[in-house]
Amino acid sequence: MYALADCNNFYANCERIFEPSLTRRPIIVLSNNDGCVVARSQEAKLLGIQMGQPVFQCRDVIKANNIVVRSSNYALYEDMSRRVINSILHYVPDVEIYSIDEVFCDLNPMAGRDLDQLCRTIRKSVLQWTGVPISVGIGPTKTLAKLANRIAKKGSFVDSTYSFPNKDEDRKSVLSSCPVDEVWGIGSRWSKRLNGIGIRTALELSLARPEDIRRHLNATAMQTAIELSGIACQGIEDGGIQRKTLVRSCSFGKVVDQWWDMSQAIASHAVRAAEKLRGEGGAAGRISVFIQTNRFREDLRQHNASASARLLPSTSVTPVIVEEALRLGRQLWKPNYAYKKSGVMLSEMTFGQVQGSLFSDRNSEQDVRLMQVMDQINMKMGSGTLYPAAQGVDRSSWSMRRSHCSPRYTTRWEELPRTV
DNA sequence: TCTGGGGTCCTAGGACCC
DNA sequence: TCTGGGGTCCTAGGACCC
Repeated sequence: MYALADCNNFYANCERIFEPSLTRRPIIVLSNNDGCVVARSQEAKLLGIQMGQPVFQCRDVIKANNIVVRSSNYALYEDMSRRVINSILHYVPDVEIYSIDEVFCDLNPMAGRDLDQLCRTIRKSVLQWTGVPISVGIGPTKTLAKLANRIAKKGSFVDSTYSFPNKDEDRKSVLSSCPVDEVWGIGSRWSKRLNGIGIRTALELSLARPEDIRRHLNATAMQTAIELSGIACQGIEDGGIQRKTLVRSCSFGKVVDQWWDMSQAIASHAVRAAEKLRGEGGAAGRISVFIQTNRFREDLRQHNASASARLLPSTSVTPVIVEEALRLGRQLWKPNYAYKKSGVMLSEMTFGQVQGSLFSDRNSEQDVRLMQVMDQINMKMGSGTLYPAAQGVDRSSWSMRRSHCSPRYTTRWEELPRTV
């Protein structure tokens, strides 16, 4: 048995915890650059604000309903996420952190216990210890736990916890009332294709011949269909899984048409990516850089390009990665285009021991020590205290807009919440 | 005027090998 | 008229997720 614990309207509720006056008010949280709506409180959902909607399209609704608008504050959300996970770990040791607001729990070691009761206790404790409300779905496979979670969120169940039924007729009735596009792993394209072959509900998908699903879609969809029928194909993936790619990218607050600005942005992405990778103990064997113009401006000339290069030896050393990123970026850059976005991707990772190189002219021991000092200073004094000059000092001409950001209540001393 | 960022997996097709 | 069989590796693109 598996449980999926999912935070309700996570970003919106994080904003509320430290600002109780926002309780019951409609809240939306915006993407980087304050561009799109990426999270909504229940009240905002009821007002018809859509996920992913560009914010300029709902200006009128926001104004008319006095909706609270926040820029995304990942320093806060990530720290709250960590607290929620730690609270769950208090009860269940085997978990898989699926996203910033979702955790799968392996309940198999708890066989024989009242799982419903256990999950309700977890829910209460998380709320009490962190202030974050969660919903819990329980099922014999991860796909069914996910579906149960969806039902828990919709209905009014005790402590927002719902267990997928055992009895065959109940099971069938739940599955038949679930449209196939609400199944985890079936998106809009695939649900259209499934509709085309007469499959409209989760029940119909669970009864289909697996080979047919594989033929019409692919092996992943086949697995989803099998999981719907109650046979588990995927277990809990513990923390041993190591990432394969790492991307840092951002669209610009203003149009960028000078290499000087673009180079600072690329260097900044490279710095952030390298820092993140070092934090995970990894090294990258390949780096890619991409630059893009604004795809929505059909009236402007478009230029989207990317380039990549091997890193030999694999590395997470900031100066090496910045230098290579700038070299690639310079190759891509063309004057007289209005650029909107750039990014750096690291891939072909190794973790632990890194293969050295006979031909490198860098002193790797010195590099490691330099990075340690830099990371320690930035950890202690705040990130960005020490940074390469290539990032630039005045970044106002390209950095993102964040006009409505709440304080980093839990990770900065000077931004602690105050009581009167 | 304004339109996010960060991931995973699978498949088909091309290039190459003997 | 007729043009093999079997394999690996890489990449781009498409689908999905939050």
